[in-house]
Amino acid sequence: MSNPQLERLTARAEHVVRTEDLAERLEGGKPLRVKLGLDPTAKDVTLGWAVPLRKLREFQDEGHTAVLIVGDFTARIGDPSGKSDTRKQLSKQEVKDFAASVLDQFGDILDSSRLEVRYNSEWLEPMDLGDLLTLTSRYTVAQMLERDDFSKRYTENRPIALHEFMYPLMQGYDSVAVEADVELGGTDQLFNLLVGRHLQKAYGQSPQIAMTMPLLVGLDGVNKMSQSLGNYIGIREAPEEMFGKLMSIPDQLVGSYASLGAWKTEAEVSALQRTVAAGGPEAGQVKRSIASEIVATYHGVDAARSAEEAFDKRFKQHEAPDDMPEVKIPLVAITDVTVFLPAALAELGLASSRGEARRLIAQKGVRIDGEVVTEEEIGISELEGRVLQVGKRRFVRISA
RNA sequence: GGCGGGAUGCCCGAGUGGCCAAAGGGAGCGGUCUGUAAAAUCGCCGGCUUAGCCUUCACAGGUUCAAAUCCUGUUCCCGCCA
Repeated sequence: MSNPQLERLTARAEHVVRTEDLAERLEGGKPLRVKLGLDPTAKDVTLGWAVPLRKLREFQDEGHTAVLIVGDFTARIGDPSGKSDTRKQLSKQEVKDFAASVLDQFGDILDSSRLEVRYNSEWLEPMDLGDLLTLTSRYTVAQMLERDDFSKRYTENRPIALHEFMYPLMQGYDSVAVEADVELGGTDQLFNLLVGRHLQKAYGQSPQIAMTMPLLVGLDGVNKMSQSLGNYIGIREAPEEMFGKLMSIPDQLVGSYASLGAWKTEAEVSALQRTVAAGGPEAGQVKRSIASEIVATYHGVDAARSAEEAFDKRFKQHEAPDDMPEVKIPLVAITDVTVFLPAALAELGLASSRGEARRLIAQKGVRIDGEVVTEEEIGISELEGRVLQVGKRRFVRISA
C-alpha cells in the first residue's frame, strides 16, 4: 500500500471488501459517503460500539461524510446477528428514546459538521408489497442460510422467524437508499454488509466497500461486549467506574483494549502484550496505563488521574472513598435502641434480601468503620455517623 | 392437517412418586491472596430475626399418607410427514 490515506483508513480493520475498490474511490478525490448503522435497541454507547465510531471519525477527519442510519424501522425487527434467539420487537416509543440517547452520545466521538443522520423508516415504511417482492427476489434462502447464526440455529432445530430474514435485506437496502460508498460495522456485520453490496449491484449502483472492525470482548473475557449481556463499559460512565472496570478485564485482553480502546498502533500493542505476558508488577502497570488512557479519552486526563488515585485508595490501601451516599437507618430495621442489620442492609439495597445480608455478615463481608461486623443485632449508636461497608466496593455513610 | 418430542431456579442443564429447596456447570456475591474489581483459592448462591417455618420445577385441576416426577385439560415451543 503506497497510499497513506488508505493505510490510515484501513488500520485495525478486520475485513475490507475490497481494498482495491477503496483505493480507487479515494483516488477519485470525491468525499466518500461512509455509512454506519445505528441500532437503537439500548440506551448506552459502549466501548465496543465506539470502535467503528472512531473509525468513522477517522473517515470524517480525512474529509469524508459520515452517514448514520438510525434503524428505527429495523429495530422493530431486531437484528439476529450473532444471536441464537429471536430478538424481541421494540415499540416505536422505545426505539425513539434509545435513538435519542445514542445519537447524543455519538456526539462525543463524531464530528457533527460532516455528519448526515437518516432514519430508515424514511424509505422502508413507504415500501409496498410489490417493492418488498422486488427486494426479496434478489436473495435466496440458500444465501441466507449461509449466514453462520442462521445455519447454526437451523441445524440445531432452533426457531428462525421468517421476518428475521428481512433484516439483512433491509439493512442492505439502506445502502441503496443512501448510496453508500463504504459501510462500517463489527465483524458480526460482515454478512449484512455484503448483502448491501449485492443489493446495490442489483439496483444498478456500484457496490459499497464493506469494512468491519474487530469486536471488543466484554468484561467477562469471553463474549462480545454488549448491553444485553451486561459485560460492558459505557462511554459516559463515571471515570472511576470506568477505570475500575478496565482494571478488571482479564490480562489476555489488555492487548485488544490497547488497540481498540486506547487506539494504540500495532507495534505498540505487541510490545505491551509481551510485558503483560511476562507478568509481575510491570504487567499491572501496563493495564493501569491503558485503563487510564481510555478514561482520559472520554473524560480528560485530570479525571483519569483522580480515578486512578481513588482506585488505589480503595483497593490498595483499602480506604473508604471520599464521597459516598449518606443514608438514614431504615425504620423497619429499628426496634428500640437496636438495629437488625440484615433488614437494614436489604432495605438500603446493599443486599438483595435479608438472607443475602445474613450471609454477607456470616462471611465477614460487612464492616462498620472498617471493623468486621459479627452480630446481626447492633445498637443504633454503633451505627449512627459511621461508614457501613459491604464487600470491597459498596460504601454508605449512616447519618447521625 | 397427521404423528412424535418438550417446558425445571438469573442462564444452561440433571432429576421420572418419598432420601428434593431440587445434581453439575456458568454468571453473580463474599473471604483470603495479589500488580488489579486479573489469576488462583475457599465459601455462599428461593424467602424468612433460620436447629425450624413458608413459597417454588409453564398454567389450572385431580390421584396419593406423600408429586418436579402419575392422570386430565390449557397455553407456548420444537421436529418429522403432508
